[in-house]
Amino acid sequence: MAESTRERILDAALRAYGTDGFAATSLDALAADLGIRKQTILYYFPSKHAVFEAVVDRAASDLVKVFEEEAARGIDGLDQVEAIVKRVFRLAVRRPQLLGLIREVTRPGSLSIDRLSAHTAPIFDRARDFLQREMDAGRMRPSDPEMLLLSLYSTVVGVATELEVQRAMGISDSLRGAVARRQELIRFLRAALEPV
Amino acid sequence: MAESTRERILDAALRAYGTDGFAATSLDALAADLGIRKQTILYYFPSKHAVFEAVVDRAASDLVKVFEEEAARGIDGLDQVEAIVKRVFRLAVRRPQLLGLIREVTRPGSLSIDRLSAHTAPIFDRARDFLQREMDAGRMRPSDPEMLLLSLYSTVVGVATELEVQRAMGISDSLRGAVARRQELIRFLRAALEPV
DNA sequence: ACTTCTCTCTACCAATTGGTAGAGGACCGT
DNA sequence: ACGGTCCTCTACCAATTGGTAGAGAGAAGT
Repeated sequence: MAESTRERILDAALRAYGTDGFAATSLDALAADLGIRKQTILYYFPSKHAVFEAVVDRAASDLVKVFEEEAARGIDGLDQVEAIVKRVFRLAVRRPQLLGLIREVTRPGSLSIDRLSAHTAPIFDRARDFLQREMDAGRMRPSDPEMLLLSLYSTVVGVATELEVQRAMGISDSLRGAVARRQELIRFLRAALEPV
Repeated sequence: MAESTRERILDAALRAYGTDGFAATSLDALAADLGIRKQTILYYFPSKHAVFEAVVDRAASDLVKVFEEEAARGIDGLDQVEAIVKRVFRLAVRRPQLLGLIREVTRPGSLSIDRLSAHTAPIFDRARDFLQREMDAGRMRPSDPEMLLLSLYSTVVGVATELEVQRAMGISDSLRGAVARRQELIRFLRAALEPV
């Protein structure tokens, strides 16, 4: 069976919101992209903002699922970090708008930030505990795990999503470029995290 | 003398565009914030987008000036990196919307990215050369300077601007929090960059 | 007194915005 | 054949959007 209308709307909305942003994407534009009328969108969702929230919910579960799967494998130390970074990167290459949406939600003026946090809080907690454990075990350079987590988050999301900055720096944005970026990022993170 | 109307418009526009974004800020809202009519704004700037470009230009020069000043002092190695990070952080604390605007311009769907690059390209080049020089001199872990620059950029801008993510992680966003964040960031970067 | 220039305003506009009301078709079980 | 539910549509709306035209106030120069 073909994809349901509701799913198609969410797909198109993720693309649009993750690229141009929420405010810059009208319901009419979204509908035109799908070849339907905006009233059809408003049949499935009570308002424009409700579409956004549904997109955020779905994107958040997708991300959380990736983390859960990777954490379930129970790898140790920097290999665990590397495995997660690789998966986030794969996600970012396949669906760049997904992390773009996260950036949209986490902007200062945004609503729905609480909606996202509700999903991600558990994995943040788990990540913090993981870092603390690894430090205690001497497999990672000791530091404040919360701050370290923030640095890791910023670095990974930035390198994965800042395509325009890369263009401005003259870095290739081909698939091969993405692999090179990932490799360099992992080396960077390993150097930052390795115990002395 | 009081600040000119034109400057006041640019100030308010930076605040609004850097927080809520370009699309989400109407000329009417901007004018209301200033206690004037939007036609006054359109007297100084031919269009809404022209306001944005002027804001980008000013923000870019401010940023470039910071780098020029810091680079002119000719410090070596990681101390130079630390000095620049500190200054960027000071800027981010005093005028958070400035880096917020950069994030807005560098989003995938954005126009005006070329306008920003035109300003920043020289300092990117200089930064790349600096990293290369330091690596050659053995004062920095060798790696691809372009990729390293991207990692550095992502980490610094992320840690400085992702206030909502920090809130979601439960990190304090007080001034003291900013200092702690900066310290941890610098330790993180030093660890990542130090030669083996 | 005169014009000229600078600035901010009122008045207005066509287009687009998110959203409502409700018609009508397709498919369902009865 | 019939009522009901699901879905997509046309028609419409008030509010807001970016932008135009031009009036009028004030200061400055002549």
